[in-house]
Amino acid sequence: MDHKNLWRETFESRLEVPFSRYRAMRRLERRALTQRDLADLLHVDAPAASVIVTDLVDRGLVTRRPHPEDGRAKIVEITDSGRDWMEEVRSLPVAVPAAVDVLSAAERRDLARLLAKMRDAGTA
Amino acid sequence: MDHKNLWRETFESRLEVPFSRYRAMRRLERRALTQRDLADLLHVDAPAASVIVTDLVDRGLVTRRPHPEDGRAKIVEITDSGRDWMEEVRSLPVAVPAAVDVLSAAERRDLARLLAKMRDAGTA
DNA sequence: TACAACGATTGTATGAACACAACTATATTG
DNA sequence: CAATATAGTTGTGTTCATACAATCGTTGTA
Repeated sequence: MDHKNLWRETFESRLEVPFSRYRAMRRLERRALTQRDLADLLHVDAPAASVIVTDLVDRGLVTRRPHPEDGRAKIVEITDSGRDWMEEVRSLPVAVPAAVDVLSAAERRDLARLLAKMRDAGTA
Repeated sequence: MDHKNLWRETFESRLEVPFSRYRAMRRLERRALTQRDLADLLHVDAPAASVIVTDLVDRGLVTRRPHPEDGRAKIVEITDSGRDWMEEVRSLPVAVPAAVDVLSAAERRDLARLLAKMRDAGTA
């Protein structure tokens, strides 16, 4: 956010991939989606989703194929490379925000637990 | 996040002020700074800081005056309007991320406490 | 079957956040 | 004092995230 948060910053500078692509990948690793559904989940319009998907296809992270029942729609699905890439992204060491220093070890554990719980439940 | 995170989004759409301006204001409400110091704190270069400060001056949120001892430097200080604006910004209702729903009431309280502790200690 | 709605694509435009270069004016220092 | 470093300004350019318009082909419907 810009600014950009630490994670996003780590991300773009280290992976050379715009953050919007990662947002899309997070959705796609859960399940294959039409571009329309992807657009809705990302809260962007269809053109934006189209651009993102084209980019991800070019990077080999997803495939785009016709929808078997609806000739207008395309199905976007993550590839093995895409899953590997997500692994890699997740393994990036991220700087811990300095603010965490004010917490005790126990508090830090609590915080980690709460955040993990939200993350794991997350549709987000 | 960006997307933009919820806070930032609320921010730019509701306040009509770029997020970078708010980042600068957060520093300036603590103490008056030279533009050089502001630039360093924000991790941007001098030109960027100059543009931000000019904008904040135009909005009446800060003043820029010559440094009494260093003829090159300018001191940027928050105005009363600036403080009022920060109040207003802070009073904006921000949508709670859906992920919080998975926490119990007690966990939510814990989370709030930990976050508040970090915020209040924060240089950030 | 005509026509409206919908999915996707391409093109255009805007705003934000930067970085860098070039320049002015002032400080500092050998 | 001359050379160099520093603070700030202005201008230019880039990248990313968006939105909107126009268009094409497919679907669903009156």
